[in-house]
Amino acid sequence: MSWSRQGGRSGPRGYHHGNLKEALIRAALELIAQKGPAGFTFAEAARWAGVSPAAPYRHFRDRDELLIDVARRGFDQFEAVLARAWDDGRPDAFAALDRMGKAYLQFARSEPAYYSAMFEAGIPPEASPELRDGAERALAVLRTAVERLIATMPVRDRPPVLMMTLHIWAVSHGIASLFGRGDSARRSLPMSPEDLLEAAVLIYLNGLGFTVSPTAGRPA
Amino acid sequence: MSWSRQGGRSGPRGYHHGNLKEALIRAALELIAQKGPAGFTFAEAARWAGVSPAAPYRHFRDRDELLIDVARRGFDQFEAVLARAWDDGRPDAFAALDRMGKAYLQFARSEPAYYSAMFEAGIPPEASPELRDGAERALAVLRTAVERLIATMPVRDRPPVLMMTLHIWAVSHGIASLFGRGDSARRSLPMSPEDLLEAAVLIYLNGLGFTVSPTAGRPA
DNA sequence: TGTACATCAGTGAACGCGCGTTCACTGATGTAC
DNA sequence: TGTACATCAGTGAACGCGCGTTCACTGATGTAC
Repeated sequence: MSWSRQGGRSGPRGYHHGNLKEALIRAALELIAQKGPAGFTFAEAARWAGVSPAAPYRHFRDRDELLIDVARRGFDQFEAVLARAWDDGRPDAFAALDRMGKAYLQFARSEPAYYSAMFEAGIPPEASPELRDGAERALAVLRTAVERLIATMPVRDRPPVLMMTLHIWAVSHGIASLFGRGDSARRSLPMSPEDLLEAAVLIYLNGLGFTVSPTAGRPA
Repeated sequence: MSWSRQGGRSGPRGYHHGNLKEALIRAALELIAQKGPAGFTFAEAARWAGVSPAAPYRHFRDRDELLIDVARRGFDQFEAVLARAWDDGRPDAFAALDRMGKAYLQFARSEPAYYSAMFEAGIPPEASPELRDGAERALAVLRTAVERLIATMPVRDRPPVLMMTLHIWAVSHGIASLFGRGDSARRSLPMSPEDLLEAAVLIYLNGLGFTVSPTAGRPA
């Protein structure tokens, strides 16, 4: 299938595409998913969108600018997905954090192209302010959750928020990268990535002195 | 600088390179370190080695075969580095595991090209039996360490070896990927990747019920 | 020790290909009056 | 409501480039006798 001339219902069909910018983004996502962030070219994205190779230059300065835009959109969606899973900590912070972990892995699996662009394409966060902001906002969702968890502890036992945030992020990213997607998922594991992450976080929280309520799920 | 015709002391200098295979590997490492696994081409590796573009075909069927060989060598070195850090668990398993964590991060940092080829180039482990074996052997070093740690626990409290191995691997890889190298290391962190990893592992071990001896270092 | 010869590891020219990028252009759209 | 015109968003042809790969070749090396 091709995304050409699909600028919404009854979009214009003639000389003008009508929604080329979006179509190029979609093409890039498809190509990145197939061949990785490096295996996508401006020319091929144009072909996918059913447009001449010069057309993309009306919307992006170059290939990099398109990639950065993909990564930025990825962080936006990532933030939304995490925030939805967190659901303001309902019914309790432990259950909500657990849900967020699953959402993290699910995002990496179902949106490999976004995930690649965000974390594996080698785009520095300084590439654009919007990109940096997007990444910050996504991380902030996790940090908020961690703050809420920490708030349940006696003051003198509380770990540093940022350290704990980075720990949870790192183990989530590690599991997603190593076991969560495509080929790597083929590794024979004793448990699903979701269970692996859940167990890791429970053990980690236990190690910090949290008493995890039973609604947070059971470690495998 | 160029690696051409450096086949050891007083290598042959004329028509034959003498050590082209090694020179191509070195060129690939240099190029991968500079531009990522995708930004390395057969032709450029040949140029680096001071040789015609057709020459590499005497040693590798194609670009992929070279990349796979780089990844395989990477796992071999990785195994050696981890095993050396582990040092058969001396003076005790906790201190040795801690050392291994630092060695893990150090490897990712000092050998970014190997690390990329091993984990980020998208080479499936089935690409070659040697590659698969190399990866297995590297992981086995970590598993052995974990087994030794677990053996210090009362039988009824012991966690599954493989689960614990994968947890430690995942958090190490997560920290290395997100914070350990090049650009990503620029993120402003409250602590070094080494300290971050050490703290994570200590908290995790604590969560499993380990009583960590003071020689294993202090969490930050 | 010398010679003939097989094998090995390179050369260098050539090819087709797809990419990135530019250019003058043109069809479509929207707006002022 | 109609018309003139500016602007926008495409076209398509062209370019130079580097890559991957093949090919007949040749210089260097090693070995049998």
